[in-house]
Amino acid sequence: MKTNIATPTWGMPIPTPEGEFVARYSRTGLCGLEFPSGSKGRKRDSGSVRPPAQVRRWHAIASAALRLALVGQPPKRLPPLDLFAGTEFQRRVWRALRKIGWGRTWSYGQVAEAIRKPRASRAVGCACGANPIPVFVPCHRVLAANNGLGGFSAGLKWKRALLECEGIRLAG
DNA sequence: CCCTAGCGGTGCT
DNA sequence: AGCACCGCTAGGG
Repeated sequence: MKTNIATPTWGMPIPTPEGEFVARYSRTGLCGLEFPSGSKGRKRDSGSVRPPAQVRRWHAIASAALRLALVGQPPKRLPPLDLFAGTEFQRRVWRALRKIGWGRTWSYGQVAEAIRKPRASRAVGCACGANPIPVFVPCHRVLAANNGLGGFSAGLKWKRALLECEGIRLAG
């Protein structure tokens, strides 16, 4: 069951060589990361008030971390992650994802085992798809069991790119 | 390669 | 309550 209520968020752009990401912040931390939208994304709130100092600090950390990740280096620091939006199951999956080390991969089934729901691999895939903070919550490190790539909500192109950043080579 | 059955969570009626 | 999705998996042609 979903527990939390909608909280106001700030959306702030992160320009990168790969395009402009958008980070979203709640009052407890980074709560979302959006990939560059093909059509000149303007999802950030351009007209709204200046975010509080703490949000700006988090954003500086997140921006640096993302840019590092995109050039193949593990981020040194992350802002606090607000992963509260989601069901109990999804939160368990997202927490497990954060234990997958840089440059490593698990299968959906292994994630299912890690959260002690060994037969829920398919549901794990759905929870990965609902991950609000891709890259930092590394759902891209989860692959299908038979050397398959699995899916990726932002498109498999991005999944491949992120894996390549980490030096992960895919079978076939 | 293909197909099938079984699976668990989620979001609709 | 029921039902139709799914970023899955194992097993069998």
